[in-house]
Amino acid sequence: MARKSGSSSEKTRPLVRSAALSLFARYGFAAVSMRQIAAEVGVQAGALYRYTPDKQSLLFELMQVHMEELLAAWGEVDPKGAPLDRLDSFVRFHIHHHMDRAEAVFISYMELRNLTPANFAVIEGLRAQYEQVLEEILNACGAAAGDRKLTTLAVLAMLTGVNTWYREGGRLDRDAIADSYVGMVRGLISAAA
Amino acid sequence: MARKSGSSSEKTRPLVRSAALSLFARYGFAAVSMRQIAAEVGVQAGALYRYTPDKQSLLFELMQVHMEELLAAWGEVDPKGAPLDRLDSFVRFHIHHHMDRAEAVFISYMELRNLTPANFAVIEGLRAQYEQVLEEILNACGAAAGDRKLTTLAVLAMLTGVNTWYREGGRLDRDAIADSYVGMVRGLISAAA
DNA sequence: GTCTATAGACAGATAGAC
DNA sequence: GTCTATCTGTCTATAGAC
Repeated sequence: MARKSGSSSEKTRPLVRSAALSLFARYGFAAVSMRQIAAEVGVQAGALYRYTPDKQSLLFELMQVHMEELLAAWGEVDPKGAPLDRLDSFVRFHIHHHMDRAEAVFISYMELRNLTPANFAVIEGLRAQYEQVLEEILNACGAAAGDRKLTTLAVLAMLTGVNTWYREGGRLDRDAIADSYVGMVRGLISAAA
Repeated sequence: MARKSGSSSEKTRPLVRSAALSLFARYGFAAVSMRQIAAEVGVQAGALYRYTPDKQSLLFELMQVHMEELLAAWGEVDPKGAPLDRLDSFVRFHIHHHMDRAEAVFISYMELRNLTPANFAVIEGLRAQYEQVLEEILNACGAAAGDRKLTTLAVLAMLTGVNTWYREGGRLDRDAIADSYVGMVRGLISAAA
């Protein structure tokens, strides 16, 4: 069963994925052509169809892998202890994980409308699962008598918003940013109306 | 100076703007063709060029008008009183104003990368002005000894995030949502680290 | 597995008739 | 002010050589 280890296929496939990732993030799915992706990989456009049935599948797989990795990564980090500790851990996890995957995060928020309805439903389901993770933590925290769903969405928007301005080497380092957000989230949930 | 009041130009121009607004919001700038816009307006594609020099200008003007209206609208609503009252007013203003202009808000966040560099600079300047409005309010509030810029961005991301899920006729009405956010923002800034 | 070549559709923008 | 017609270029995806 040994596969030929030097086979070009195993080298090209990840190049296609990463070229699509960075080009879609920079210019948008609709504005990027298969020829641009091919040029970034270093092949001709026709060769891409060895690795994806079409452009849509390329987008969908990037988003699906991103969302599944996100859920799996939290599963490994979740301290499963006291609710307020879990909340702090979630905030730090979300910020660091998203900082490390800026392109995939950007695509997953910006390109939802370019998914076919069937593909959209899959991604939306994964997104709902992730929201559910935070909602359950907030329930366990017994946050003030506010609307839990609203609080969940407010916190997630606030945390994900970091990606719109964070750049490596900026004024604040990653840990200092995460610390600040831990504090803000604590204040927010203690007042959630 | 009387202009011919029934002139078709004065009817078509706003139709072009609103057709572009809703189509760009739904499918994205790059995915919408001039022919689609023309069909929505009820003219042929060539006629659009009476109202815009090109597709790029159509996008830019929508975003520019949106940002200038946003700044002007706050200028009219700003109570200019006690800092904490101004903060509450800002939160309510932002949420209601954004709820009423979902398409323009969506475009202004999603299509930044489709602006030419010169146009992008203009929109970014307007956006920075709006951030400055909130930052000054937070300074006046003397929010806890945290990083003010960080707090500003966190609050804005949280407030604008409402647009990703709010739909008219949903479970919570507009005022109830705004009330909740006023409470969450108050908690957040009292803890901002 | 990658190439060249191409099909068939559609893009933005312009010219000139009415 | 809108039309029809068209220029010129691009797109996704496929076929078949190597």
